Amino acid sequence: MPELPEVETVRRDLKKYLVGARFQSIKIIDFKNVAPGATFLAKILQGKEIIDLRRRGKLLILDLSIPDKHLLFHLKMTGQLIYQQSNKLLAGGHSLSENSLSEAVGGKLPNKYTRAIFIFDSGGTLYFNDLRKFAYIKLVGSPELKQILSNNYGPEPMDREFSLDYLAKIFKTRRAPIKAVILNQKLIAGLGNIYADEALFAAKIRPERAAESLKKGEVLALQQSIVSIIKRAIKARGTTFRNYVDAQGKKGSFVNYLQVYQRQGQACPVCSKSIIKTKVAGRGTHYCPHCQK
DNA sequence: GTGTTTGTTATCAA
DNA sequence: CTTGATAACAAACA
Repeated sequence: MPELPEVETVRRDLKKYLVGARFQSIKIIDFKNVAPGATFLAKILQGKEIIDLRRRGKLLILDLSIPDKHLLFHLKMTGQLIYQQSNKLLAGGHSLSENSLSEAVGGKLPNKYTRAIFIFDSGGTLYFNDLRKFAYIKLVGSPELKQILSNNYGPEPMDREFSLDYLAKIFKTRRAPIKAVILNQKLIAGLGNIYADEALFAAKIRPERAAESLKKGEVLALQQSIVSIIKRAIKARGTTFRNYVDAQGKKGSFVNYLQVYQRQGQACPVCSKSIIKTKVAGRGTHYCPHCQK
């Protein structure tokens, strides 16, 4: 599941290949979540240049050489953005073998889940794959982008704003489970199910606890846990549990560091008691009943 | 056929 | 207005 660390990994990868690239042709295949429509989008992008790639929460933002226009990509649950040079050589001079790509994405590109293909004047190709068809592509103007960002996204875990005081403030008045609160993108941008469970484990807090019930020390522990887990996950290039791959079609390695997510029935890495799985905020939720209070 | 997977939004209730 | 709970969406898999 692409959460903040996964989208950030893809952004950093694509930035190396796509800044300065010019759209040559765009093919939209079996993809309904395209605004303002496949034909119009293809027409408007042709010949335009990518100026920069940004990220907000789990949203990837491409700034274009069209004044005040931006192309948004949301991967939702199973979206992948995979870039290939035509000569199969990556920027660093390392070749991406057919084997490593096959292993990561289950075959050559495009595949049956390829929903859109962007071909650049450099000869590079960007494949947008999405098994579940939840992902979207949206072309927006600057005012609309500004509104989307301010209405739907709270502080990023790496922001100065993401402080003990801020968390204490948003937790104090909320009776919802702490897990639901930290998953709310309007309050904290970028956490999803995996990192929410991992952060609560690191902070020794049970996911179903009412947010308002957290003590000051627990709020601090959670703030620090979120920041450190997000940083470590970015270093590991994200978590590939099922579907996620980076822009080279390769897996992220943070799956090796997961302490509780999808480890129900296994021993807690701290106390060796069994990890349990429940449902909180409508989501599969994993925790150690001994370590987390 | 059933339940499960999750990011986001719609809908409804309070 | 806010908050919170729940379903819905999509496709695949065990």
